[in-house]
Amino acid sequence: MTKNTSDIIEQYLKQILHQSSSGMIELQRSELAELFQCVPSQINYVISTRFSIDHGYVVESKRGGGGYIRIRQVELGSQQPVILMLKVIGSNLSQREAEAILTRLEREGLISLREAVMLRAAVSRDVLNLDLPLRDELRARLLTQMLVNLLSVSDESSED
Amino acid sequence: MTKNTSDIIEQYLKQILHQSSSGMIELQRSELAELFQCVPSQINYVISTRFSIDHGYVVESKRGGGGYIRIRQVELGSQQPVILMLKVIGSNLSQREAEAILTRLEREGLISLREAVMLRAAVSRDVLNLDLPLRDELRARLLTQMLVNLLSVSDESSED
DNA sequence: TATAACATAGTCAGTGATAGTCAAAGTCAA
DNA sequence: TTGACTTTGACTATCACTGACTATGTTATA
Repeated sequence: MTKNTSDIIEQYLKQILHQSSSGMIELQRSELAELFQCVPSQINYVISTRFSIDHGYVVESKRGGGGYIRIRQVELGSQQPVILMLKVIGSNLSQREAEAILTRLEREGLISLREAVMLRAAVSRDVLNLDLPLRDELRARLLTQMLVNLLSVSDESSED
Repeated sequence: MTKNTSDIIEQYLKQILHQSSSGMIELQRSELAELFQCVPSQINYVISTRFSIDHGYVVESKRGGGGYIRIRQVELGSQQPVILMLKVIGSNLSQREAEAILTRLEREGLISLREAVMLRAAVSRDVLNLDLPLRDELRARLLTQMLVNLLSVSDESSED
């Protein structure tokens, strides 16, 4: 039952996140560190090990005066296929593989034509003109992060 | 939502700009500084970081007695936004500039929320983790190509 | 009219306030 | 003992804020 500090911080964050009506919490790193008597960087550790996208969380932050760390829980439900795609992508990705993924996402109606066109441009080797294997790594990061961020825009209509 | 002074000033200016029938506001730097209890030069900071031409604002000013700062919002319109954006982007682009452009395109309804979110991910320095100046060059190529392809697909209404 | 005095706004480099990274050291259970 | 996980802190990156100095107008005065 003796939990370590990271576990306790994790539990605390999940609790206040659960209580929050907006499904989002905003905190200050140093404040939280003070509260739990740890160094600020441990907050980063907790976030990266327990609040990753794999766990269903999206984390944003801002530095400087008035800075913050914002944690949001994203619903995976209907968009699950995208998550599966992310697993397929891994840490490096060829152009051919990328296009296969995009074709499939488009066919399944998970991305629009415009989005597909845009993503194809992003993964093309002409745009990403770095040497291998750097290029394939960058392509994987790019596609992953673009799709991950898409998850955080719940499938409501795409305009406000 | 602990906002800093610059965010508050930004919000204030956007509000009165939105309320203004002429689509233009005129203010006195020292007055505004007094209102928000900051030094006058912070007004310049707010303007340069949040009301740049990339953001779609034109700022004019006059010094001396009766001096002023005038802020106007300008629209890209639908004539040739792609061409205009390309000019703005150039061959290298900072993350800040990129985000300004995306904010503007979204505001003007030329890209959807979903598209904006993906584009923001693509231009983030975390995804594009190369050393400068390579990163800024890649960012420019990437955004250029994505926008060219995206904005060429004329049909904006791509609902899912 | 010329010019001095005054009234603005602009610039920039420095300081302060946050958050992020990374590798080394520590801890603990198998 | 070893390997995975946790904790730490020095160093870095980014954004916000400040104030001294500069530039450019207007107005009063000689």
